Amino acid sequence: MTRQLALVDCNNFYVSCERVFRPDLAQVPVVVLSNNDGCVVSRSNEAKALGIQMGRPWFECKALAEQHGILALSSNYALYADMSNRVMGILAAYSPNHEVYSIDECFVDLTGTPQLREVSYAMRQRAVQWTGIPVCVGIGPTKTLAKLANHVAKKHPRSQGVFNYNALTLDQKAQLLAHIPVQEVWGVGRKLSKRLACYGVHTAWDLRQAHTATLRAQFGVVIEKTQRELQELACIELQEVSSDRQQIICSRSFGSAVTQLPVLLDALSTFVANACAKLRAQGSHAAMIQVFLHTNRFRQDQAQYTPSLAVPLPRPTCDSLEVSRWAEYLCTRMFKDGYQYKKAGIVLSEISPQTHWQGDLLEPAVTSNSRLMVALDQLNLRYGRGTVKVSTQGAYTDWQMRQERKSPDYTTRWADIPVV
DNA sequence: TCTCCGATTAGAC
DNA sequence: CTAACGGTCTAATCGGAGA
Repeated sequence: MTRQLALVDCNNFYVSCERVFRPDLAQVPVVVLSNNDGCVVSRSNEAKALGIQMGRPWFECKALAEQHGILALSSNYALYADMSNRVMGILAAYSPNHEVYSIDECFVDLTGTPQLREVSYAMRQRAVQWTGIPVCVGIGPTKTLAKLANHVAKKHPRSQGVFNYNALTLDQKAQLLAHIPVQEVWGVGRKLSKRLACYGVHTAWDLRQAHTATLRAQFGVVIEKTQRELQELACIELQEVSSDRQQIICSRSFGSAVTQLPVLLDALSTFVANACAKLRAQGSHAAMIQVFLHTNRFRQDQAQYTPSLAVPLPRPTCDSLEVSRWAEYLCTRMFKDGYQYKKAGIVLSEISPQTHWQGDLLEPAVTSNSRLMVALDQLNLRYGRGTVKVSTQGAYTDWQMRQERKSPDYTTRWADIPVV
């Protein structure tokens, strides 16, 4: 029996989240910007139609935006994460075998579901009715083909938001694949599609039919898997339990350039607090910490300095205060006067479960003060992030990101609940 | 020549 | 008024160092 694997993908997700609480924006061209109000990361259909490009720096779109009355919003991740959880909860009910693939996508294995068509439409209907978020459903025998089917469902209004690749005849499949540029295939990005074009591979069909050994030799194992997936041989399994992070990064571009060391240290203490909270949330500790600084790479008129320094820790830790001291030390060592710093961050790596650690033959065992961190996490969970701070954490405002048009946290802050 | 490891590349979203 | 270009994560591959 062929597998009926559905990929459910939310339409213009961030914009859709904003519109749930702003029905007046339903027909308005809207975009959502990345952190620091930098680039366009989500567009309504109206904004797409006006030619606003995904990933474009917002200042480059401003003229067009003013001309057409396009509304730009800062991103509100608390809202998007909460709305995502609601949608995922609904989808999970349709199959015990599902994978939350990203904030707005979920694979749902519907193999063996009677009346697949009706169920798919019902799933769509329920998502939009219960959360206000419209979704599309693509079904195929492999993840790659389910993705492709979803692309078709989104693009062709006739599909009514559901498209099943498995229901096609061989001829129809060939026709369909031949009309899809190879760039649209999951796993084929800008660079690969350019190189593939040199070999005459332009469409999904070309990739499916390409000579496998040559493909493997020239482009590697990743694309061979993609080819086999297009040939309906599953190579990418459903990953139902999400595994622990192997690396945790927290970094930000600053709202304006920073020149003073104490301001950098303040930013880094904030990043450490976030990264370590994440680390503890997954029950891990890290044995390596790295700090990096960046001047503004787009300002070629300014002196550039991009230092980065890492230390292996004597023993793994998830203690914010301990990590903070290391971050401070590394930053202080790298800091040089006279540069305009635009970004900084920390990387925690060599991550392992807290239950598992290598003792030191020559040092006595040390028990870290985990009760303090447990208390800190509980207080921040209950009373909000940053209730208990690490070091100066956020005392300086110079570095904090621009967020000129952020919507309220409608679903995650009592004070932000709209009064009707 | 083989193995290991850090750095780089490419991709997703 | 002006300047303004995101953040996290993974897997594969490359290339140098050392055994």
